[in-house]
Amino acid sequence: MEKRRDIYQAIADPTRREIISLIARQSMNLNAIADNFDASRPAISQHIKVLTECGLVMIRQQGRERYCELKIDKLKEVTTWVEECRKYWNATIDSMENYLQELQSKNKKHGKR
Amino acid sequence: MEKRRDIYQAIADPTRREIISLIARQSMNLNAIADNFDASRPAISQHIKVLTECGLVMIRQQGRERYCELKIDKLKEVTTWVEECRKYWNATIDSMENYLQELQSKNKKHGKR
DNA sequence: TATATTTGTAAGCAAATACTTACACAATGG
DNA sequence: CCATTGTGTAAGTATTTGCTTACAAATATA
Repeated sequence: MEKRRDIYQAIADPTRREIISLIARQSMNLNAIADNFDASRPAISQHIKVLTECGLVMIRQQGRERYCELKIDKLKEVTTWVEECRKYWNATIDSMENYLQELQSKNKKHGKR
Repeated sequence: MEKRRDIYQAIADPTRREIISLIARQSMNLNAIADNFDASRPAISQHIKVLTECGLVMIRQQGRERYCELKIDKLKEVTTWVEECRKYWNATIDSMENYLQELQSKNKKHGKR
């Protein structure tokens, strides 16, 4: 569980998505979260670590408990990317025009390697 | 490169996100896509396979070329999930109320394992 | 103070991922 | 028909991932 730490990789795991859904409703401490899953407590702890490291979750220590708060705005990064794609997509006015562009590109060469 | 095939795992890889961005602008055949990356042609082919298998890309055969078309609506699944999370989040009226709910939950027990 | 609770983290491991090179094969074009 | 082009796929490999068990440490409580 090393290296890459971005939001996309964070939400790729179904367990982590469930954790996000859970703490979206209400901040919870680690054991309370782990109670909702079959995986061991350390496994959940590691998932929380991933979420924390990419800024999706913030820990608020309270005595010996650590409450996990979802930083919902971090998810905006994802929707922004999707909207960006959709914007480009819409720029190709309709599929017929799109088709014509392809015919044009067929006449171009691409040499690689 | 096996097993899990969902949209979240598909967009977790940065190269695949770039591919999606590319073909959002215009459908391209595989070699044209591969020209945009340092990775080998088979590597890109495998990425395309992942994208196809989760419904993000549709292949349109044209002679010996295979045009990759982005199925943009498939990305809606992601934004829907994010919006769902945000909805729950908004349900917790403000952070003070959220804080009080946590204090309550502290008094509940959870026993696991 | 002794004990229980809440959590982090290391070590070990099986599976998944992402690449590469090599080879196969169908469609095109001379 | 033969060489070229566009692409799929297998085999091999180094990393990354996700999980488990075991142990450490800090806070709370009887």
